[in-house]
Amino acid sequence: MSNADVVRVRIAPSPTGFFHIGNAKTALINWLYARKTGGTFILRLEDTDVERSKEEYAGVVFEALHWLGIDWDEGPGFGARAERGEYGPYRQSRRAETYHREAARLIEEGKAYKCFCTKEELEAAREQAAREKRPPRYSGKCRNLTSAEIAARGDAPYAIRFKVPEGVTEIHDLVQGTVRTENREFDDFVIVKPNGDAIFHLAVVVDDGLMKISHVIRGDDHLTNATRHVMLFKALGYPVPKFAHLPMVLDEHGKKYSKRLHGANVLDWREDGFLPEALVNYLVLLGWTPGDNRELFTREELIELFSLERLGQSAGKFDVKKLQWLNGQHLRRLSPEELRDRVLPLLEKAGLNVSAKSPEWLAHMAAICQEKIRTLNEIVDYTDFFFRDIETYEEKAVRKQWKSPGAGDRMRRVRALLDGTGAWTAETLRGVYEKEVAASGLSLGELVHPTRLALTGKSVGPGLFELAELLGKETCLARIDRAIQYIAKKGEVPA
RNA sequence: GUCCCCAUCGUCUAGUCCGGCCUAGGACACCGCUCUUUCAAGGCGGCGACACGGGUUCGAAUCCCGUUGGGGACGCCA
Repeated sequence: MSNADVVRVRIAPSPTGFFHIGNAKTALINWLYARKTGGTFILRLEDTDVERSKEEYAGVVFEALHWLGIDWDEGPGFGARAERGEYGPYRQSRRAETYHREAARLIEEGKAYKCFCTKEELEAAREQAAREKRPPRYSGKCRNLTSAEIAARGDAPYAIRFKVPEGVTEIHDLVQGTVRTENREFDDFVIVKPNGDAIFHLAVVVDDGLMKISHVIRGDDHLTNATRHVMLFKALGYPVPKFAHLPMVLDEHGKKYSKRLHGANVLDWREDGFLPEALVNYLVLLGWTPGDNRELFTREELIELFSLERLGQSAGKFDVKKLQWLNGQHLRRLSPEELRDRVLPLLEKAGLNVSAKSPEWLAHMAAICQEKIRTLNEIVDYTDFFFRDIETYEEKAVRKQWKSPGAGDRMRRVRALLDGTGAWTAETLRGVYEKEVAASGLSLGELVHPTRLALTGKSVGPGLFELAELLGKETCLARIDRAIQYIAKKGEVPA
């Protein structure tokens, strides 16, 4: 593989204490491409805006990426050593010198210039333009200052502006196709603030250039910026990387996915009991297909099948329903042990004492819920009765199962059946119930539902026989007794 | 306001590059039916789209132009 073929891709989030769902998609596509091609995936923190970047926020980025199962080869976040890779530092806040050096070089080469215009002047000009319905562009006032004029300013503060060259700039976007723009559509934009901080445009280009990024894969909100960036790449003498601008993730109404919306933060989905592999699967599907009709993928399959060519070019609305379905599918593919391990923290968080149960028992419990739940969080409602006594019975179910004449007798019959059951397994219990159905003329449901209510206090849950087996004979009988008392106390409606 | 990008069922999409195989396929959702101890899952079926208008062509979802709609950029934010 020649040097030109080496794939080096990156994501460059700004640590704001928040990892946006759109960032996650971008990260995923970059990562997939790197893993597919044997390339390098780089994490770089765009923390130049000191106001919004706090050190602990970097941890949020790491956490989100870890949760998604996206690992990076170069960048910060490698424990005590902090950074890994030969192109660091990987935080823009530590690259100020590099930006200054490159900006100075541009000035020397006549490709950038000092601008002494004040914030107020620029503000006024912008308002003026808005009033006259003109595009708000910098006038170029300081573009041709002579060295004498510059010297005359003394140590007045100045910004550095890029001198946009004449001509046309083309970008050959791998997703959007060729985009051709007249350079005159751009004004001379600022690349360094008067306080010395590099502006985003300079920083990304210098970083991407020096870090030898081969493909810039990012959201298509940067498509217009890409033209600016190409001009900068050329001015700085760096090879121009390939570009791929991905369509954005919109909310369910087709609007920009606002940070305020639940779900905008990747970790919201963890909170809601979704599996990272399901979210990953969903996010990839939002803008990519393998071409056949498959849509359920493991991480490995995704890497295997992924290609930049099959990326779509239109924005996609986020559809929670589909995510839920995918989540259910992935949930069912876990082993009982995996499911148990993922669900245990949730049970503990819900205040259930799981420590008394063996790992095997808990895996068994997970297994009988596996076909029933869609999200991890649902496990709590499906299993809480295993860990604590029943305090209340679901009201609606009580009306339906226990208010009819003969309900008490029926529960006494159930008690006798259970008491007489020898081998306490789901299978024998099922046999006992089926036999009773045949003998009594009742339907299975007429026996099962009241029993479920007595054992769990609810009308929904895992299969009755499976749950009864796990609950144990003793507990089951005690709960039936309690139900019989409950029914008696409330009084049956006489026939 | 200027420039840029996008446009197939409610949603995600296949098909578009290389026009005919498309009376437009799949999935989610929804609605029936079925299975069934609930829930869920499963099986079967149904509803449902080429944004609009012009061209080019024997023939257009596919190519061209325009309109409309959506998104983005135009910051001494990233």
